Amino acid sequence: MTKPDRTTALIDPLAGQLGYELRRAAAAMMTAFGGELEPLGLRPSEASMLVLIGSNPGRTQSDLGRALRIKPANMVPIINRLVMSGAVRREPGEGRSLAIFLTDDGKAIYRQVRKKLLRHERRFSRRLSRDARRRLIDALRSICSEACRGLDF
Amino acid sequence: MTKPDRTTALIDPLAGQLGYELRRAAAAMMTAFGGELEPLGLRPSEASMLVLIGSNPGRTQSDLGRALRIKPANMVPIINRLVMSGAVRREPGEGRSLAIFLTDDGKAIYRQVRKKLLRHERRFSRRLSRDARRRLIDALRSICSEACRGLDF
DNA sequence: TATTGTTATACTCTATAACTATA
DNA sequence: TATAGTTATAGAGTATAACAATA
Repeated sequence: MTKPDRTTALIDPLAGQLGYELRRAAAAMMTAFGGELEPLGLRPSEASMLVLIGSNPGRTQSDLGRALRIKPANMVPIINRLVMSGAVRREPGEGRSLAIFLTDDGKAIYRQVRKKLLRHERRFSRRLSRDARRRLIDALRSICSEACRGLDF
Repeated sequence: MTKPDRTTALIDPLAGQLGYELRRAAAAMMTAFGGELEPLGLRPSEASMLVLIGSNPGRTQSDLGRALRIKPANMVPIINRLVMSGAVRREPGEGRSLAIFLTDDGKAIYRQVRKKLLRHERRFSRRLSRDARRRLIDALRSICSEACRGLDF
């Protein structure tokens, strides 16, 4: 039996690592966003989709899914829940495709979500200068496109 | 029946949003990291824990969990799997606590994971200048600490 | 009693495979 | 046959509640 050290601070070899810090920051923002959405009864994925639909009424489910990199199989429950909540309606389109629209209720929720999103973004951008924010977004995009090199998306 | 528009590019109202771009970049890096770990039979959470243990041998399970913000209930299966794979062993410590160590096999895997982590970080930092990387990490930390304001961690 | 660990369970997002329906 | 949508299912991370064991 060895006595475990419980006084010395732990060494965190992950601190300062890009992937690690990125993951933690993203998780933190996501958790906060989820909390803000709770009163609306929406999950982050549903709220994102609602906003996308509001900006692109009448587009097909598969187009919407592609835009947010959500697989068709995972689009189904997202749209289903939005339909069941009365925010969205499906209309038959060409072929098997379904055109997605916001209902009047959905438009009201859409405006609420946009407002929450704005506040959320502002809260987390507050400490960043305009320039710093710009650079941060650029860096994030470059990371994203690096990951996508050689992949299908 | 309304004909869905399938020619015009979609408007992405989430593009340029901090939370959205952050989430995508983090998911991209995480997916890439998961792929690199596959040959080792480790999940990202297990690999992270292995690296933490290697840098802090003999610390308790709860200390390790706190360091990576992993809840005690979620630590159990992570350590279990590392033990079952032969990389880690538990030793009884003070009270109910368990001191965690790498086995000799675990030390070999640890070195492999560190190497993979280094390559991974380098790959995604390549396009960033030393300064840009520093600023990025700082921004990520400021986002993290903003989220943690008013919370327990 | 306070801390540590464990079990069970549920939620959210993601992924694949196999299927149906339509042009 | 190619595209769109659906179903079922599994994996990964995270969360809570309830419980056991130890000092």
